[in-house]
Amino acid sequence: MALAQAILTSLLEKPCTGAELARRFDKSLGHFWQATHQQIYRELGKLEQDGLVRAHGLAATRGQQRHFEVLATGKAALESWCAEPGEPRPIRDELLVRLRAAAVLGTVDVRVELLRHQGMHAQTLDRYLAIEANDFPADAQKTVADELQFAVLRAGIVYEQSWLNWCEQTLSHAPAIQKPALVEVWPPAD
Amino acid sequence: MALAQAILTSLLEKPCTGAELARRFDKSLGHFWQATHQQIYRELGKLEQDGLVRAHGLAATRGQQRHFEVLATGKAALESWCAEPGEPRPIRDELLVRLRAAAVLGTVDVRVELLRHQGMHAQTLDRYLAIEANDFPADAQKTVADELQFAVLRAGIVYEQSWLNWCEQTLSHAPAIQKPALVEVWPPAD
DNA sequence: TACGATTATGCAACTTGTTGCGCAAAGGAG
DNA sequence: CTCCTTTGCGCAACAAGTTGCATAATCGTA
Repeated sequence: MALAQAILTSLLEKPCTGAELARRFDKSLGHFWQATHQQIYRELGKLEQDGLVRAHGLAATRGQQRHFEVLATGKAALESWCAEPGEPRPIRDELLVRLRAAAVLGTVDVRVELLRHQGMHAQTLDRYLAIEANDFPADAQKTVADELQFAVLRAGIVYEQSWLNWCEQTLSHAPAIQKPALVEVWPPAD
Repeated sequence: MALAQAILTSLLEKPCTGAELARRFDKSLGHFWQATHQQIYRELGKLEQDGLVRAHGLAATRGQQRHFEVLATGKAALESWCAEPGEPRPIRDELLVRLRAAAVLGTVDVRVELLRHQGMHAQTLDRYLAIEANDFPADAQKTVADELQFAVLRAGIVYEQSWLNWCEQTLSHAPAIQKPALVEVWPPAD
């Protein structure tokens, strides 16, 4: 639901084509809101229909670049959405379902997967920390806009840190979780 | 994608009807994996078609209770899925899009929304902590299964704590974020 | 010029999750 | 018994996200 607003925000910063948007999403915005190019093109189509953005090169043929720009109505819509209340997303990580299943089954070693996740979260955290060091040095003066963008980055940082923390803690607290030497005999459930 | 596995897990613990499953999801499993009753019924249908679960009272008429039970193939499928590697979910919170938009717009006060989220995360954290105090007292002996279930709960706890932390930090670091006294004149974007 | 790779755009089909509604059985109140 | 509410089950439609493929321009190169 926030894809349209993310696109509007990005287009407000700088009007561009759909492909350029997709590329920008892969970089900055994509850290916390991913979108494929198909999603973006579809959403751009809706936004255009709703009169929130305008295509500059309005070629209806394929393969032709279409340059998009936010209209005043689009900016107003973004402003009004921005002030709306919203619900925070609960955790919804497959890994937790796997742990729950492993608890019931009792025959699966989850430590390998925990180590994998630990590594992935560490890698993502490093990426975020590199961005922080690069774009938000501690001694720099920050405008209000900088402060807000930094807050978004910090959300990513604390998110990854907390997962990392949890992985370590879980690995150390649960060293006994392992597959038994012999797999149990096929259980006749029916 | 993990809904089928979550259902299998819950059914393995105790066979039951779809409605009972939905109720259980609202309690334990629902803390980290939500599902409406429609999702659950649809998924149960697929699982039955695939021969992973069996309906006890196989009444095809509406309004009739159908009691579900995991078959051996279902347990095997769950075991094999459980050992598969998976990707961690990146953050994807609308609030971050709002902050990003606010940074670009410069006319929206985000502190109210930050306070709201702070309150909601605090509330969820309290729920989790109550469960911890109730089900996982520090001095109790834990089996491997207990340890795993506790790990799942701790994931929820650190998740909420990190958001809470971030809210506080953001609110204190960015006290200057506010709507200007006068809204700027309508900008002619076209 | 012709050919192939790249870039930009888009369609179609599918999965997952959400919302709103409808229908049937069960059980209590009048 | 009849009416009404609750409970269990399910359909239909939609929104959001993913995957695979198709088509048109563009550009370098043989």
